[in-house]
Amino acid sequence: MPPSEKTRLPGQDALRDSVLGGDLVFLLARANALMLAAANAALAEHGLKARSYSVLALAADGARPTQRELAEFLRLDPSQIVALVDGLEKRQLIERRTDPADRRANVLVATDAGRALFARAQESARAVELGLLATVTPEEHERLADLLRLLAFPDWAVSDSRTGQRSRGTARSARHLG
Amino acid sequence: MPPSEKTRLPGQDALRDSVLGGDLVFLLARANALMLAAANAALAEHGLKARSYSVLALAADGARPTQRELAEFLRLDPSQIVALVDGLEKRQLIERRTDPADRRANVLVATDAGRALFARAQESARAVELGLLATVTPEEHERLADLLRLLAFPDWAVSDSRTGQRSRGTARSARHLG
DNA sequence: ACAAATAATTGACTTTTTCAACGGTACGTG
DNA sequence: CACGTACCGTTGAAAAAGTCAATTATTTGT
Repeated sequence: MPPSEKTRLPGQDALRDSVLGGDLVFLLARANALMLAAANAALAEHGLKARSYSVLALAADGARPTQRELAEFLRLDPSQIVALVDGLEKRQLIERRTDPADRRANVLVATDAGRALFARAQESARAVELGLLATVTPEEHERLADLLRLLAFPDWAVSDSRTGQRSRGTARSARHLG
Repeated sequence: MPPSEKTRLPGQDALRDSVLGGDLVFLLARANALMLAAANAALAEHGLKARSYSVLALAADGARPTQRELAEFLRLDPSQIVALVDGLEKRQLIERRTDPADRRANVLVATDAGRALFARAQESARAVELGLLATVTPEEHERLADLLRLLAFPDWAVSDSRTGQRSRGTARSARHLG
C-alpha cells in the first residue's frame, strides 16, 4: 500500500464535508494557494515567480501595457508594480518606454531575451497547469476557465449590453490551451 | 468582433485577451483576490475576516479539529493558527480543549456565542457569494464548486482508486447552499 | 494660464509569510 | 521500563507582501 495512506488524517474528511466545503471563497483560496505554490516552484527554475511571470507575459504579449494598467489587471498596488518592473528591467528582460501619447506613463515591452525566457517559462507554467488538472477532461478544464473568467472580470459580461447576451463560452475560449 | 466601449481603458481588453487570459493560475488568483476582498468587507461587520471566519466555521461545525488539522486544511503555517485561535478565544467565541486522546493537541470547539455569531456571519458570507455569482445560473454555480473542489483537494478523487471512478458531482454537492 | 487630475515613484508603516527553535507529549524498539 | 524519535502547539525573528500618504512630472479641462 502507498505511504500516502499513513499521512491521511482522520479529521480531514470531516473538515472537507463541513460548511466550508461548500464555501466558494474558501475553495477559491485553497485552490489558489495550491496552484500558486506549484506555479512558483515550477517558475523558480527560470528565476521567476507567478507575479514576475505575469508581468513578463503581458510585456511579451505586445499589448504594451502601462504600469497602471498592469496594477489594475493584476490587482496590485502601483508601488508593487514598480518593484516588479525594476527586477525584470535589471535583468534586461523588459524595458520601460515613456508612452509617447502620455509622457507620464511607462509602457512595458519585453526584450528579445525577455520573450525567449517567457517562451520557456510558459512551457513550465502550462505543464504545471495540465498536471494539476490531469483528473479533469479538457471540456471541464475549459468550463472552469470560463467560469473563473466570470468571477475574475465581473463587469466584462455586461460590456456589450446592447444585446443583453453574454458571449462567453466555447467560442471565446476554444482559442486557448487547445 | 465586439466594439470596445469608450468608458473602458483601451488596454484592458487587450490584456484580458492576452496569454494570461487563459492562464488558470492567474484567473484563480484574480478571482480569489476579488472574492476575498468582498468577503472581508462583508465579514468586517462581525469583527471577522475570511481567515477567522473559516476557523470559527470549523469550530462551530462540531468536527472538533485540532490546530494542526486546521493548519493543513486552511493551508496556513501552524503558527498562524495560534494567532487566529488566540483572537477568537479572547473574544470567547471558541475554546481550546486538550484532546483527551492526545494531550499534545488542542481540539477547538465553538462556544454558544461563537455559534451564534457564526450563524449571523454565515448569512453575510452567503449573501456575498450569491451576489458575486449573480450572473451565473445555480447549475453553473454548483459546477464551479465541484471543479474547484477537484483543484482544492487533489488527492481526494483518487482515494477510492480501486474502482478508478470519481464520485464527484451533483449527488455530493446538492447538499450545500440549497 | 491656471486648477484639478493622473502616472510613477518613494518612504513609512502594518500585515502576512516563512522558518528555526523549544517544551511537552506520544510511540516504537530494544 | 528506558530511550530515541517524531509530533503538537507555541514563540520569536526575519523576509516578503500589502497599504497608504506625499512628491514630481505631466496631462486635461476651463
